[in-house]
Amino acid sequence: MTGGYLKGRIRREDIITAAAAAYGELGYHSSSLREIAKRVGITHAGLLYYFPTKEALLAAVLERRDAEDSDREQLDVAPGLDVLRHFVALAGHNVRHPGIVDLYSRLAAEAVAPDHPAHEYFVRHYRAARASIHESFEVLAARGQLRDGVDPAMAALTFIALMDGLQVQWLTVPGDVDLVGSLRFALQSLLSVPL
Amino acid sequence: MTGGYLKGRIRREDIITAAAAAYGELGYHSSSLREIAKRVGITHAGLLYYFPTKEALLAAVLERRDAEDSDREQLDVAPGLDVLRHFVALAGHNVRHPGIVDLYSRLAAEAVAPDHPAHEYFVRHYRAARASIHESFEVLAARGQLRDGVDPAMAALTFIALMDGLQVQWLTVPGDVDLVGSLRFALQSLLSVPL
DNA sequence: CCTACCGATCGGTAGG
DNA sequence: CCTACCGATCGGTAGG
Repeated sequence: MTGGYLKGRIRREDIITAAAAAYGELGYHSSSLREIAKRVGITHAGLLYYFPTKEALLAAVLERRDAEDSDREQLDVAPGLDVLRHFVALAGHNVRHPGIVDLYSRLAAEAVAPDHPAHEYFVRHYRAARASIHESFEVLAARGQLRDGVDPAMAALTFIALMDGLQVQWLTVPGDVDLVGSLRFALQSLLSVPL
Repeated sequence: MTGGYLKGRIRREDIITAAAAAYGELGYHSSSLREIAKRVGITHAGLLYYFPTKEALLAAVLERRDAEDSDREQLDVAPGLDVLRHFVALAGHNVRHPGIVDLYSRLAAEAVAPDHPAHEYFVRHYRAARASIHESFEVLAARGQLRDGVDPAMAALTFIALMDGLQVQWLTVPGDVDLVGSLRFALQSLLSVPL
């Protein structure tokens, strides 16, 4: 008798997928429950049977993104050059999955507002990303693989900012931006060894 | 009898100012005409007497920003190190005027959507900014002021992306980001001479 | 510039 | 899960 539960779980996943796509295309505020429900083939009242409020659905989308990220980092790389290569590879993955970039960029921009329901999520996200990359740059510095005068903390901060900025520019003028090449270039200019 | 015209022009300016602030805080789509009108002390129907549609008001906001930028570049700097210093100074200015950063970041993110009314504006904006900075990096390269292996085109693209990304991160976690210091750091890592 | 209005859309609820 | 509904809000118009 778990059939009902299974079907419900699948439906929930479908709704989260549709919501993530809508948030990427339209932003969170402009994605109505009716629009998301239509993509799944139900009514907006039906959607509210699975997620009690609009914010609860957003929370579910962010939770799934975190879970996916955790999965990917399970095969976790030791701090150092490999982490940087990992991020370049991630950029390559993103180029083939623009929906992920859309979702992240649109939400990040909306969420600068302190009262946006995803604000705290992004505050945590930035801190975690910065800490992780900072650690790698510290390791590189200790090994003498960083160019002279490169401060690990600054390098981490600017590296993340660069990724985010490149993504927005790439979404706006796709033909003008080589996401992977630019990232590799910027990274290389911080290192004293080939990436 | 130009009094009437003058009052109208001042009113128009006030509306544009209020709209720019609202766009920065709420984004374009979430800034209702009623909200903007209230900040000016009129009704939304009164606002529509000055600007016939919501999009016309957005266009006016963008036009004024361009005009202000042109003014600032009137005292125009020759391509080279001075242009880079100019951008660092601009970042310093922005830190003291977060409203400008808000407006720009929020609109840029919304406008990745091709059907956003500010989309074409940002396409042009990115191209122009890139061309201008590219030129400076070319000049620096010719003078041997660029580090070995630094490609002027890539440097221009990543420099703009970095500024944009830093701004979003600064808006989200202001205490964690040194806008000016980070920019100076990133710039210095591209140069073979002190900035 | 305002009052008064329009049709459309929104998130959420009742009740099944 | 749906139908039917609610109050609120939206951009825009009529008519002055």
